[in-house]
Amino acid sequence: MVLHYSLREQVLHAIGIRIISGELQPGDVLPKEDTLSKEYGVSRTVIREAVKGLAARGLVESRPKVGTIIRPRSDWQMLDPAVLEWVAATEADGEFMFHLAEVRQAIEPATAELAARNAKPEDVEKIAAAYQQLEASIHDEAAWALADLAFHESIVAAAHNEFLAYIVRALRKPLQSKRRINVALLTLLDDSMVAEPYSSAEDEVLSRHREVLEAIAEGNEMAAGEASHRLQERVTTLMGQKGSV
Amino acid sequence: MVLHYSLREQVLHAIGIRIISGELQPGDVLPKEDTLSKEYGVSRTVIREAVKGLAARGLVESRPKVGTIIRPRSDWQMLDPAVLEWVAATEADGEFMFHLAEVRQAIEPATAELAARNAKPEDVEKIAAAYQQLEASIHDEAAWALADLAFHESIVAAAHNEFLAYIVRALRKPLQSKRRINVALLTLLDDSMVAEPYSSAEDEVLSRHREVLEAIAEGNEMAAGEASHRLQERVTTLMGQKGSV
DNA sequence: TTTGGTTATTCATCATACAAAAACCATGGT
DNA sequence: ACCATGGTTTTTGTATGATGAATAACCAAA
Repeated sequence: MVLHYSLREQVLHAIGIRIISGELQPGDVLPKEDTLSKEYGVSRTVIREAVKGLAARGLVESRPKVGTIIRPRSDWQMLDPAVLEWVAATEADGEFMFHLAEVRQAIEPATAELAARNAKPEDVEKIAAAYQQLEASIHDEAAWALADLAFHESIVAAAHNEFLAYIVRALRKPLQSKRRINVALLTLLDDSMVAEPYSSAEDEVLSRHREVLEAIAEGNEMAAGEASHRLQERVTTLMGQKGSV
Repeated sequence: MVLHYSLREQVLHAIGIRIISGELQPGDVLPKEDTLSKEYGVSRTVIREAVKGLAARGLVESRPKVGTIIRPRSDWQMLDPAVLEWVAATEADGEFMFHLAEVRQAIEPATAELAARNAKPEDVEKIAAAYQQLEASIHDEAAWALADLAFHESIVAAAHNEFLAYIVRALRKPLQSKRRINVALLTLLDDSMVAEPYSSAEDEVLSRHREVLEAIAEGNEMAAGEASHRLQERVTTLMGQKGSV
């Protein structure tokens, strides 16, 4: 299967990487449109539309006579999917994932708290349904991942705050690619190096999920936040045992 | 002074508003480029670059033959400055500010916690310096606003997490426009309707700031988070007394 | 040295043409 | 009647060349 990107997307990606990798630094000016046009072998139209894509993400700013300038890193739209991808691709160390995990650690408990405050009966029903799915698929890795997603998504929906929802979703994609790695490691190493039996660990994660559900159903904000925090801690610990990041 | 927007920006804004206001709904297709071109009286080039701006923000997706389709709200880049502006402009109720405030309530204490964990000596120095400014400008509204900004910004920097920093900065602009309104109300109504004397209220806010500073300097994460939370509560309460939102 | 106008450069916009992709439709076979 | 197939049409994608507008830099005059 060949994914085909438009010329515009290819150029956008190429220049985006050049900026985020640090090859082009804030304050620097991009080569002028005519030059880029020749450099990438595409029309000036394509260059312009690509640069507009960079501008929309806060990476650059164009002005007549002066050119297109790289904006300071503080102006970049760090949660934009494209920017995240470029940052992920150019960060050599594990800082990227680590920082994202820190944000999630702050956001998820807050989301659970809000869900406890704002959830309507039908919201709680959906969370409960997702939890049932979770219970049912405790030994089916693929089904578990799906149910886990549904569980967290239903909590986000119950919080009734689209900005929190946006942040959670923005974090999800890059973070779950890490999760896949960890699940793979988990499967590979099996129980041998794990302090506690795998199934009991899974059971514990499940009970953490239930605590979150119950706290939200009761409308107990503080308990929901704490339960969510413990759930995250548990998952992180399980992953940490395998030595990944 | 007349701020002049490029044609591209004007069209981008116009269509952006049409989408976010709900006039054009997810799943709908935008009129084709030729039509839009005539509709807005600009060249197809301008239309295309504007649509690319919408696409970069996750509002639409273009495909040959089928046209440009409005994407589901869950795909929108809600923290993008332009999107925030459009949402703010079209939300009739106060939900917008309220939801942003909820996010800040989650993010700021987390940022303070991280600052307590990660701050280097020079970071603490900067926070302390900003606090001194705050103390010095307790009766100068303009100076206070500036020092307050520096104080929070120095904490964000001390957290050493550019994603949290991004979120905090994204929230700042829309939220502080609200703050201006409240400061204005505060000044207008003076002390008459306020439960406690203005100056003592200011003193208390100042001491809340100091608590945050001290906790971070000590590297006490939990205390920093709680102090930051109390600080926010205090400010919110002060504003609430004036009956605004 | 300062001021004010001039020039040159770069992005902004326009108009037109053609290419590519994909939904649509008509046609022919089963 | 239905389905596969291939051409038709529509819409976005890309290319090109010309002109407009903004402004940084330069230069000349006071």
